[in-house]
Amino acid sequence: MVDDRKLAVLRAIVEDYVSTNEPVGSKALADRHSLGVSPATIRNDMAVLEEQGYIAQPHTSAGRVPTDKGYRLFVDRLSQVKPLSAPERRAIETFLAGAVDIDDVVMRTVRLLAQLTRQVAVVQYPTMTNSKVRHVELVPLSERRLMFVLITNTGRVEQRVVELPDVVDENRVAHLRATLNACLDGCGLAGVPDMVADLPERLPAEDRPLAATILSVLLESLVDRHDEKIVFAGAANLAGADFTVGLRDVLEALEEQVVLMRLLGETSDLSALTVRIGSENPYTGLQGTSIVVAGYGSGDKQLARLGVLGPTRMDYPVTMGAVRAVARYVSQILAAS
Amino acid sequence: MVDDRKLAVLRAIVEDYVSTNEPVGSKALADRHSLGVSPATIRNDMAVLEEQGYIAQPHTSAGRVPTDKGYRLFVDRLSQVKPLSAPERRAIETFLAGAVDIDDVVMRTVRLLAQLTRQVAVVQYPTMTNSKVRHVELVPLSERRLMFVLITNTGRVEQRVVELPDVVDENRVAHLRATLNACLDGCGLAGVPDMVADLPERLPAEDRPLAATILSVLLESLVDRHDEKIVFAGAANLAGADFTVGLRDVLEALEEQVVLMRLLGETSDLSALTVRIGSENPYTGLQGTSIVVAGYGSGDKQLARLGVLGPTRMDYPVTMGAVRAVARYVSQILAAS
DNA sequence: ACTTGGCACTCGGGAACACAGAGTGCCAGA
DNA sequence: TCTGGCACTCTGTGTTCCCGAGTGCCAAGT
Repeated sequence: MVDDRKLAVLRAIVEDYVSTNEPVGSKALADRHSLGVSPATIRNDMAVLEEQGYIAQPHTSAGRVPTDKGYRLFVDRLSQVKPLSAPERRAIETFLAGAVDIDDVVMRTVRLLAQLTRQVAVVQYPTMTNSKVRHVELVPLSERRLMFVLITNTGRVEQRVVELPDVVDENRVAHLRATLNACLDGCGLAGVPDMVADLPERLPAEDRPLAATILSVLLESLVDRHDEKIVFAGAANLAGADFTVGLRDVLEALEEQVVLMRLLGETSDLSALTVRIGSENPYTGLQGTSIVVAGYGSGDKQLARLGVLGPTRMDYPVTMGAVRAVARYVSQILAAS
Repeated sequence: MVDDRKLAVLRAIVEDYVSTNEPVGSKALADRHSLGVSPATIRNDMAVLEEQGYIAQPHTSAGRVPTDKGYRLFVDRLSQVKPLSAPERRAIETFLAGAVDIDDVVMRTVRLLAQLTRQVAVVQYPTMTNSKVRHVELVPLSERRLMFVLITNTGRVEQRVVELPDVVDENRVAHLRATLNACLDGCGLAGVPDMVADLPERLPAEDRPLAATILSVLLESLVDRHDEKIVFAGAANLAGADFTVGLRDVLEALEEQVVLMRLLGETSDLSALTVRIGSENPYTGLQGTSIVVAGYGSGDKQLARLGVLGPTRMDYPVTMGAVRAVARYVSQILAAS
């Protein structure tokens, strides 16, 4: 029952509503788009579309507004991801290329994405679970304290201060460091617990308490950060767009790691763009907002996700294009480093 | 010309306005506070206070509202910092004590402060300039790349990936690492450039290119981070308070490191609380907001600053109490680690 | 079987208006 | 110097009214 013209009408409604932020009526539609039919015909189509739940009117005798279902159809079947312009691509490339470390990469990425889309950008730190141990370092800080540093091949650094049970001398530490590195080098983080399980037994008895202490910290640091850090930027862009739902809720959600986590995390397909629209969203405070998410990572392994969050009334083709492009460039940068 | 009763009136106006967010009139004042005089008398006093610029009326025949100058007088002479309650103190202590590393300390601090004051909290990372080198680590990543890690006594870790001019073997790296550590251990960061200036000359000729490369990265990492990182939390709290100035400007300022830097940085006295009210503020986007800043750091050395930002119409005694308390506890935590 | 023009109907939003209430300034008296 | 009284001046709110955009339906045309 959805013939081509009705779809064209829906597309026109979405496009007009996105650009004007006002309910769009049949006459305006006939004027702005060359649909080749009269307003009356459009009215009939709109009545059908409304009955099917793709559009709605805020009140009787006002124009129509797309529903979440309408946006969904638009995204799935009526729109094409819009590639970025050449200057934009160049700007992204040079901006990201200047990053000095992983923190810098993430920070630049999130800012870039926020500025590009004029919305709120969200970036998840590369997951450690998929990465490998590059080096373990033990740095004595004082007699009874040392710093434990774990460096991964994604450039991530985990650090912990460890309180030691006894005074230990430098040599033992050096020995343990060598043993740890020999044991773990190149090992995937997921495999670390297995690799170190029998380590204390392979050491001389006097080293075991030290080893046990450090290992417990090591293991703890692995699970601790299993819930990954997420940063956002561009909150100022929310101030312009007026939300149906309070913007306080949105800001709260943004500062709640757990919510963000679920937002980014619950996407089945990592290699493609995921769009979640309004009420499709798991979190009640984020009705009225949509998110566009893409996975990124070096090679074909997806390390983490990034995306933007904005009002359901957003320009999906452009936003999706920006997210996809940024995800690709970040992947490149990470692969190169 | 400011006798005691007029000051009492001003204090009452500030307190009432802060709690009700509505211009306060003479009658309401006489009712709510036992000033022992009639509304008419209060009116006279208010006329004087207005003439002197401490209060203003939004429009003719409305109640009075404190001006920035009025808040200033209130903060300087009419209010006392309000200590936190015992439960609050305990909550702070246990919450901060759970931090595992410096990132965690900062994150917990900023969230705590935001929740405590129900406003936007801002925390500057501990300055490296005042801290000392604890350890330098060079970790080979591949044949022509190594990771350079600098650990300070404040628990801060700086990392950079260094591209090497030639293939270098492990031994040279180890030697250079030892030399660097011998040279820099315990050295204040400010003194690092001097200490390493003649280092290449003291090395065998074949090590010099390597050393030069690494040193340039080392020096760069020092100046790079001289503008310190600042984080904030509690943006959602802005949504409640309605600003005279657009909240978009405030959000923008919060995401602009440079602005935050100046906001926290331009305080003369580090050991006491600094309050900057409304127009005293350097940044035009932040008219209508006040900030309360305190320095923190281990021992008597101030490492950095933290504070909260909110509408000029804030509860200064409580806010100041919270900021001061948190600054102290963070200092303790840092001193202990 | 669609499409189209016409037409009556509906509702939201803005303008005009009146009004109550809170607050002020001033003055005369204690 | 303080106080009560009084006239005045605002803002905010509620009411009413009207315009216009937009709709739904119907009958006529292709």
